[in-house]
Amino acid sequence: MILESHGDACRLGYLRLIACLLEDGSQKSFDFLASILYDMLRNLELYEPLTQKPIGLITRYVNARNYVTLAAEMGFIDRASQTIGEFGKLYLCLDSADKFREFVEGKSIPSHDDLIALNGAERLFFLWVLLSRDYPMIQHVLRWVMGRRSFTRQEAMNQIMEEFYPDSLRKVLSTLDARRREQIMREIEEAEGFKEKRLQIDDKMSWIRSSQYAKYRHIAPPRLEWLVDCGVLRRVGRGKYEVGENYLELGDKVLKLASLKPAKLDNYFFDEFVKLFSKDFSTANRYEISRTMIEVYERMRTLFGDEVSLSTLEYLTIMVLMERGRFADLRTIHSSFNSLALKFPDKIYVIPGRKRNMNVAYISVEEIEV
DNA sequence: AGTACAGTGACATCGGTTTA
DNA sequence: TAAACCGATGTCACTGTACT
Repeated sequence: MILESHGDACRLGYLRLIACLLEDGSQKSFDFLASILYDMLRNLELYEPLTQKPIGLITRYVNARNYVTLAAEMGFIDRASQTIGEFGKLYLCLDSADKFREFVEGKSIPSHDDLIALNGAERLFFLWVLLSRDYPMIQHVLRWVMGRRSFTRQEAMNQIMEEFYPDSLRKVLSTLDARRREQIMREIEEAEGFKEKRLQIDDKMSWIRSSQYAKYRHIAPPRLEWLVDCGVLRRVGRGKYEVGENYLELGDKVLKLASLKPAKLDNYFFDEFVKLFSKDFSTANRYEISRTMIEVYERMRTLFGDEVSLSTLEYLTIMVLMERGRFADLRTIHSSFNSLALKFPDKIYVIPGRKRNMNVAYISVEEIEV
């Protein structure tokens, strides 16, 4: 679960830049990263003044820093080594990363819209990241918004902070180290009294000024905005949200998605859930699948070294095909890999990985002619 | 069709903790 | 043990909305 969030850090798109900034494998302190990020963005206004500003833009060094923290929480940065994190690497395997890579290398300047908006594949990618990294908070939120369909920010804040927050904290307690656990236990105790405390304050103004409300604002609203970026929610006027039409249609499937434990998530997401979006794409043929898979493998190999997980390779292949307007389901992709492996048994194969249930794919890219 | 004000978004700071 | 860092709130000006 994402324990550290900030009211400012609600545009997921910026994380893409952070991934690109760390692509060379360098180690960068959070402050240093924030400075680079801020410097890159501060001059953009000169090229393209914005008329309508979305919330959460980086305008100061301090909120650039808040985004770096978010990147760490989202697995785009590995805290311990201060280098690129797992999800950052995964993002860099997508075609969509090119635009931001070029920006980082000084070869092009993106528009503000490019920096903020996510394309179709990225929306799914980030939804997956969210579900993986923010369990079980975002699952709670997702189920609730699907049930409500339309709601105000206030309702959501109270619901999230007074029901989901303490419950989620309790669920993640066992995954924390001793020091952190102590801290969170106190937090749970406090959170259980949130509702009562809020109701005790009858004057609205002093509620808004209370430190409890300050806390609400840093924890709940960003999650709603993340869902806006992923296309699940839409903002309708000040402080109001609605579930987007296509997510309304998906109803039960979204509820199912939001009910899964992390261990079950990946398979359902890529096997069943992404399929629901396939109608916007043309079907990929075998050749396209194989070419794409090998291409993705090469990218992964650069970032992950020898340990290229087969299932991750397959997931990313789906994503990259989608970026190219094509679709293939997990089963088809898996069988494509298998038939390649049969055709080139000494150049493509699978070995057991170090982690349990992980298979490592090996493809001798130079020698393969598909 | 004003107007008050709750609610919002941008922006800032503080106090504890780690590091050199 | 001072500096750097970092996480956790704190705060203030404005503005959309719900009232007259």
